[in-house]
Amino acid sequence: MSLSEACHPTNGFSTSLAWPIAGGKPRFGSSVGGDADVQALNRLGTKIRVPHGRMIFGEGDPAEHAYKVVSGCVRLSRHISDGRRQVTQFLFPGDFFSFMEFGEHSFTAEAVNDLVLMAFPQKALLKLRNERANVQERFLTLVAQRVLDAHAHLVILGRATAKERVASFLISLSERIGVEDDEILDVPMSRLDIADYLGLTIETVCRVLSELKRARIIDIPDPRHLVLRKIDALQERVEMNV
Amino acid sequence: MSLSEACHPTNGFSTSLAWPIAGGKPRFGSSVGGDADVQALNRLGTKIRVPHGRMIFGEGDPAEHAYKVVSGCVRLSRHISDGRRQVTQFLFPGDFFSFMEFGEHSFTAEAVNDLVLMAFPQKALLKLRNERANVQERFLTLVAQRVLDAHAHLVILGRATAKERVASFLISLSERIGVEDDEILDVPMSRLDIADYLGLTIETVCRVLSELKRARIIDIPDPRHLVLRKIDALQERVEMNV
DNA sequence: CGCCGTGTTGACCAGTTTCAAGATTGGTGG
DNA sequence: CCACCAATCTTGAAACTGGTCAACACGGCG
Repeated sequence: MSLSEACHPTNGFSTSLAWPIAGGKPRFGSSVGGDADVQALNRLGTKIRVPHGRMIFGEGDPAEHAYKVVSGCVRLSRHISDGRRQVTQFLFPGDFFSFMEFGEHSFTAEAVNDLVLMAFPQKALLKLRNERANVQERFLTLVAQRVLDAHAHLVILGRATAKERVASFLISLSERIGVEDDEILDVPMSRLDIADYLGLTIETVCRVLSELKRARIIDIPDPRHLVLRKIDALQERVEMNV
Repeated sequence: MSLSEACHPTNGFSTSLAWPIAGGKPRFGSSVGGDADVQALNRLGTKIRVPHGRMIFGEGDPAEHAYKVVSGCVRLSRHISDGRRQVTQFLFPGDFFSFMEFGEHSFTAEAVNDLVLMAFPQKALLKLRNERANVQERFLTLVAQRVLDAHAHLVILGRATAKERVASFLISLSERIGVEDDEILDVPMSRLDIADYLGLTIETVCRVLSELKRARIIDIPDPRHLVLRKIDALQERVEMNV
C-alpha cells in the first residue's frame, strides 16, 4: 500500500509506518451538525494562556480540568524514575486532551510553544456528557481514535528503524499541519522532543535529518523549520527498510 | 516508586515500566451493579470456538462483530508490508476487543491457544449503547483504559532495554493471570509473539530469559511455563537500567 | 523412530547510543 | 544595535546493545 492511503490499508493486511501523530480525523467542534452540543460545551470552557515550556499539569496531579488546544502545540509525556521520558502525543489546535482522566492525570502536559487553551471543569463535562448522549458519543469516538493513533505509534517504536521513524514523523507532521510539497513546515518542538517521541536520542534524530538534507530530500533553513522537497522519497523510506 | 504500586505514581512524576499488558482494572460483566446491562449485552452474543493459531479477523476485514474473550488468549497485531509485525495486545478472559471498530478492522486478531469467544453483532451493540447510557459509559471507560495501557506500552517500546522489557512483560503477565511467587505461570504465547509484543527478536527474548534463569530469578520448566522465584528482583530490573 | 516446528545458544555484525567537541541560535543586557 | 552567554543543535569517534546468521537441542506427532 502507499503511504498516501488511509490508515486502514486496502489490501487488508499491511500497515504503513506513517500516521503516528495525533490523528487529524475526528474533531469536536469543526464537525458538521450538532452545533448545539458544541456550543453547550464551549459555554463550559475558560480560555487560558500558557507560555512556552510551562507545565500544564504533571503525572499524578489531580485531574480537575480537560483541555482543548486553541492555538499552539502541546506535548504529552510519561516519565520513569531515572529521567527517561516518552512523549506519547503532540497536540495541535482542535485537539482535546485529558477528558477521560479521573482522579489523577496519567501523564504530563507541557506547552511546546506559547499556547491558548480552553479549560473545561471535569465535573461540568461529566454532567454535559450525561445530559447529551451525542456528546458522550463524540468523546467515545475521540478516545477510540486515540487508540488507533497509539497503535500506529506502537508499530513505529517497536518495529521501525531510525530513518523510518524520522521520515514517518515528518510526513505525519506535514499532514497534520497541512503543508504541501516545497512549503515551509513549522516544527515547533525541539530535537529532544522529537527524539523522546520516536524513542531515539537527539543525536540520532540530527544525523537522520542531516542525511535527508544531504540527499536533497529536505531543506533545513533552521532547526524549527523544514522544507519537504520530495515527500515521495520520504514515503519510500517509510515503506522499505532504507 | 515501587513497581507494586499502581500505574499512577505517588510521587507525582515518575512512571514504572510495568503494566504493559491489557489492564486488569475495568471489566464489563464481572463488575458490581448494572447486571441488567450485562444481561442485555449477553443476550446479543453468540458463543464461538476458535482453534489455536486461527485468525479471527485481519486488518481491513469488514468489522461486523465485537468480541469478548471467554477462555483462552487472543493476540492483536498490526503488520507492515515487509512482514514486520507489532503485537499490540494480548487479551485474556473478560477482555473485550473490536467494539469500537466501524467499517474495517484496524488490526489482526488471532487465537494464541484454543479459544471460546462471545461474538456481538456491531449493529446490535450500537443499538444497545444508544438505548442504555450506562453501557455507552462503560465502553467509554474500557476504551479509556485501553489508551492508558497503550501509553504504558509506548514507554516500554520507546525507552526500555531488552531486560526491562522482558521483566516488565513477566510481571504484567503474572499480575494479569493472578499468580503468586513460586507458582507456575502459564505462558500461552510463543517466543515470537513475546518478541513482537516487546519490539525485540526471538533470540533476544530467549537470551534474557536464560539470563534470568541463570540468576535464579525464574525457572523455565518448559517454554510454555515459568516460575517467578524472585518477583522483587524482576521488579528491580524494571526500575533500574540493569 | 525420525521429522518438523519451536526454542536455545554462539559468533559476528550493524545500528544506535554514548561521550565529547564545536557550531548555531536566541535571548539579554549594555 | 550589537556583544555575550546559555541553550540547543550538529558532527565525529568509540563503545555497546541488540540483531543477524547459523548450528544445534528439544519435544511432540505421525
